[in-house]
Amino acid sequence: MLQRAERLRQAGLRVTAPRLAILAALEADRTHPTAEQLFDTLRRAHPSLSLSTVYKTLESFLSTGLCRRINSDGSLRVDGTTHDHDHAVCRGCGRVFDVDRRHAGVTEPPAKLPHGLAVSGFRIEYDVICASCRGGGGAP
Amino acid sequence: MLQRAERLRQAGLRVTAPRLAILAALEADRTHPTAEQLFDTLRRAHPSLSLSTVYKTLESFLSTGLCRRINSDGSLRVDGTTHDHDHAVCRGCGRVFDVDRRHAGVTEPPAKLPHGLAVSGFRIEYDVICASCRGGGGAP
DNA sequence: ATTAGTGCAAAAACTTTGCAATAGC
DNA sequence: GCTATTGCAAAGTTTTTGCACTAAT
Repeated sequence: MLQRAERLRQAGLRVTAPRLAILAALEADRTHPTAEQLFDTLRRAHPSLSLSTVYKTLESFLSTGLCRRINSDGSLRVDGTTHDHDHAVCRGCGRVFDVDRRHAGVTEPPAKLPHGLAVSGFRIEYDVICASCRGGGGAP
Repeated sequence: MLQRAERLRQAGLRVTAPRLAILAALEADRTHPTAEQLFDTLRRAHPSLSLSTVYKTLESFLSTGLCRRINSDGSLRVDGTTHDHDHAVCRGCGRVFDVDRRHAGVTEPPAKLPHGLAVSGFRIEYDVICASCRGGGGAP
């Protein structure tokens, strides 16, 4: 894995403290946090960080491929892991779990789809009920 | 296909003018509209309809399975077709296209995933570039 | 020196809520 | 008649924007 500063440079972004912090948080936090959750986590160590910067930074990460967007609900949730994997969204509590791609039964998408759609990638979202929601409990 | 009124009754919902109108609009509009787009379409024929009612109605349709939620961006987008199919999201213009499930190469999800996740369904989202975006053009 | 990036505050966009009036059952 | 649903207006949430300041190259 490249150094974080180097990953930012390769993406054409300047290396700044907020970006390094957000990149580190995304690596450490595998719960697919929202912008606000990231902000709350980071503000302790970076009191001057603003939510606006988190949004702007995530936007630049998204557009340069440094992270992926997850759309399990209406909020901006991001996933710092860019390798192929899928997501399972619990219909009970809304939590998002990572699922290894090899559970999918497919590895390659069709290169083309009807209507002249050129495919560059795909992802699968599973509807699940997680163990704690099934076991009588509700949201965590 | 059942009559719309009957579908509402089967879902345990009262049959009202706004609901019939929204259900009809969802059948006719295969562009995966947002709540606001539906509202704009419907207000011509139903001047008294309010956006709030559209939201409330979509919520009731979603929770009774009369439509599905699509999360291609931050807005509430719905899909009136509930049979198994997937979506292709154009990275250029953001439009969402329907993709028949048989293009996927899988038909059944694994019944279980690690961490005790019980799977009830899945869907695939393809990253695509549509014909008009590829042909030099940008957003429509 | 240049210009991208930050942080603040204000605005915009989107969604939900409370409630009185209305309409379905 | 009882109760779900509607429509309005108001509030809540989330995201974007403008701009002066700061810091990376």
